[in-house]
Amino acid sequence: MTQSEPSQARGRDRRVRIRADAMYRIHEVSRLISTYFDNAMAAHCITRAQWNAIMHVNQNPGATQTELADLMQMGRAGIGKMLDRLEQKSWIERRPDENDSRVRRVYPHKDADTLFAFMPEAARRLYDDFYAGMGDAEVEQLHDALQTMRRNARLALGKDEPGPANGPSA
Amino acid sequence: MTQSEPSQARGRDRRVRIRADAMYRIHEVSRLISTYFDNAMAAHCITRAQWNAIMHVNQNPGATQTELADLMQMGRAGIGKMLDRLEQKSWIERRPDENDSRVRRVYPHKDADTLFAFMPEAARRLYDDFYAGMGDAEVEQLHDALQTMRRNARLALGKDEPGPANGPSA
DNA sequence: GTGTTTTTGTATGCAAGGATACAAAAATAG
DNA sequence: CTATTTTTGTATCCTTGCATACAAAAACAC
Repeated sequence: MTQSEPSQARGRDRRVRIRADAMYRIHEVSRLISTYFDNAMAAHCITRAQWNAIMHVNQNPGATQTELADLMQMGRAGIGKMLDRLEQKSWIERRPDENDSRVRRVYPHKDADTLFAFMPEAARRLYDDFYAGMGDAEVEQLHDALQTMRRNARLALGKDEPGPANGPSA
Repeated sequence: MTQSEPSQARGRDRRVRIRADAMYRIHEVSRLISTYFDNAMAAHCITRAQWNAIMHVNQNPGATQTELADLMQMGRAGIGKMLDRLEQKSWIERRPDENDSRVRRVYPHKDADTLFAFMPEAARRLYDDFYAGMGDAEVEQLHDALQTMRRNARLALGKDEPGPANGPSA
């Protein structure tokens, strides 16, 4: 039986290896995207993280910082500092809530219009580079897998099942 | 024409949205994995990034820091600081090269054996949480998509086509 | 041989974001 | 109406990692 089990064992090893490897690659590819994006956009002084945040603000105008933190799955402190940077660049503005003086509601600033004039197309070009060689079906499978993992993470971290997790779409 | 194309237009929008959304989710899920991993391993004082680095050292004993940086797709400075932390915790050790006095070759420290006693299984449990609801085929598709994107990134960033990108397998 | 270029690792500064602790304000208990 | 609890945003510190600039050493001129 020296011959009967090794292929199963190899199959088991392979499964473990692929699962661990995919997990690591998410981290690696995420960094590579940021590096590439930040370099390409250096002339416009905008980073991937900042663009993501602006997109979320733009799609949820008037949201509170806590709501944005939940949408982007990050902590309030991190959001606060990010919004500080965006506010300083006049890409967003924070207005106090009328009824609740703790709350600062976040809106896109009109100076960000120049961003929206070129960023969507520029970002799409960068994205296309990363999806080179992948068909629509493969990208959609990737998308679905990541949505599943996001949902698993929210459950594991003890957050209730949220809505359909609307993310930025440009 | 206002009526003849809408389903195509919707299809185009959907395609753009999914591509952008998947790109964002990589970033988001990567953070969620780190957060979850770091919390779960807080008692053992090891982070996801540190575990990844140790795995690479363990699978490439005697590698130079530059070689490790290339394997992990990161800069030499970042690797250097990470190795500083791992060295301080006695998980790796750096030995000078005999022929090239610039080079410091990196080896796993035997004190890391305790890590290897429990980490692979613990990490695998965490990974399983994130893959909940996904079959082997889906994980493998995810893995392949990420490999493609890694390759695309290397090409776009001007690095030559490397070997089969052996990553950590536990 | 000496002079230039490349390579290796480090020091410094920054952005991103998690953990924690906090003050102010709101909600809730009693 | 007061006392406790919860919520919102901020301040502080830490890890991760990129960019840049650097010194030392090697490799390659010639």
